[in-house]
Amino acid sequence: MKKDEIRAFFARLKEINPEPKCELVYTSDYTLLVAIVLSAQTTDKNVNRATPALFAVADTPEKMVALGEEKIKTHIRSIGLFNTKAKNIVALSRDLINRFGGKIPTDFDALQTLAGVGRKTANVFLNTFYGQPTIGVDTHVFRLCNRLGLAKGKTPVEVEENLKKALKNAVPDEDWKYVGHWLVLHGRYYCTAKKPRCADCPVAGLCPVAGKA
DNA sequence: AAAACGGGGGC
DNA sequence: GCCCCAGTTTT
Repeated sequence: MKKDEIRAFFARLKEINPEPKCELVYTSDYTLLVAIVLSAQTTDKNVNRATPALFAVADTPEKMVALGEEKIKTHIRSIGLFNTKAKNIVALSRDLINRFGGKIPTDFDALQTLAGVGRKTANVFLNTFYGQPTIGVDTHVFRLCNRLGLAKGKTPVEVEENLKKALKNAVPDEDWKYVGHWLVLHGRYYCTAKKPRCADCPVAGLCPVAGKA
């Protein structure tokens, strides 16, 4: 896509949804990070069903470690991948206490040293909590960008980097904190993996594969 | 590069 | 019943 097409694309998404918010329930940087870790390979709705009760009991690293892996499992069992996630949350919380004074690091690389936090999670956290100019590339964003020709790449990392280049100077700075959500929501509701809803898609006119994906 | 983790929702 | 879900870690 050309720069003016990219501008038109995001302008249209903005028209539909001016200020999309992170749909995960959180009350602090810590609960946001935990919620994102829990959201791997599941949906926001699934995560939100479990986290309010969990965070009511443990909304800090100290309380989470005190709660313990087994109790955490009883809260998050319905989310899926719960054994791994319970273990990761405890390890992550312990690590925050031991290595970061109980505070969440704001450094991209430091974040990724925490259990259960990979590139995508670190990007989404920094973009959502601090509005930093970065995009977490998940399966929705990856599929959408490749189909649309917005930023092609064989791997999510390639798409992420091509996307940042494509968006530079094409999207106003104040919209950076929304573009990730715009892309994810559009991928989820219109540019779905199977049977994309091209007939209803607000930006089908800009898409090279509209109607034939 | 591929496998493992995993319950819930969509079709 | 089968496939996918705001992925990360281990093999």
